[in-house]
Amino acid sequence: MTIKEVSEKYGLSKDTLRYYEKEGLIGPVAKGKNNQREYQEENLNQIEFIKCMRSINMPIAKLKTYMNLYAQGPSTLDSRKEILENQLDAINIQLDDLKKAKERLLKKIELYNQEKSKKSH
Amino acid sequence: MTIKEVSEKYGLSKDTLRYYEKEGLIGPVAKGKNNQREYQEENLNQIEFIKCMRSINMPIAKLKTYMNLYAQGPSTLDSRKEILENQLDAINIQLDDLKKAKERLLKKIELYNQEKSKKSH
DNA sequence: ATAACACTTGAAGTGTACTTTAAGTCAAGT
DNA sequence: ACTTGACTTAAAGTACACTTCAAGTGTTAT
Repeated sequence: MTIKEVSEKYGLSKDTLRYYEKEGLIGPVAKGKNNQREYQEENLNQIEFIKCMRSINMPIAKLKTYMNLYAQGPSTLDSRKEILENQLDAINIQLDDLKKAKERLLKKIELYNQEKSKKSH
Repeated sequence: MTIKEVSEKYGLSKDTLRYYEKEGLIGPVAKGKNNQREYQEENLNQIEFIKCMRSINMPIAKLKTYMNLYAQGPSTLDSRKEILENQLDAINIQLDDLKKAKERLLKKIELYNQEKSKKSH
């Protein structure tokens, strides 16, 4: 797959894909005849994982650490698991914040609706 | 309440409090004899709301818009409600992303555990 | 009274995550 | 032959949300 195809498939700009590779989040991606990137299955899996983790604001630096460990093979299983578990904690905190904020907004919107119905009567 | 007390109460640095005020997210806060800030009840309510919204990454610019409308009085009720409703949509998207990521991490961690138990047998 | 400390201001600096630019290579279309 | 378009690189630029700095004023403790 070319960078353009990957870009379109995952909704990441070509620049972002090259940036992720340079930072070591993916790749290195194999280059074809014209020195152009040819993304392989494994690259795509990594990209999907990264996209998912970035959607919840896992920092680039942590993903980088994780991917470096991954590249180092099975001896790093424990460290990798630890990173994932930490990330899970972060997710639970975020879920909590979101639920609190949602509650608050729903109440506030309810109040606005009451204000309005008052006016119209 | 002094800026120091507010800072400690809400876990926001004094600089951040002044920054929020400068950006128009709160205040203007009344100044006492020594040109020092004296936070009032309303300021505290605003700070709490802002803290909650910032915890879920509502952008400063949107909060600013919202707070400006608020300061303009009841004629802006509809616009304010719209902002809150948009923010609610954003929250639901984030909740979705988080749940997906959580699922994925739980599965991945499970796999790591399986790898480990394989090794130990 | 003279440090030590808390505050004030505006402006410059920082970290994160991209994004854009500049300068170049390569292949296809007219 | 030549332009158009997609790609390559490294480096500089941008946006956001603070954070730190520099320079100054005022209050409190010894």
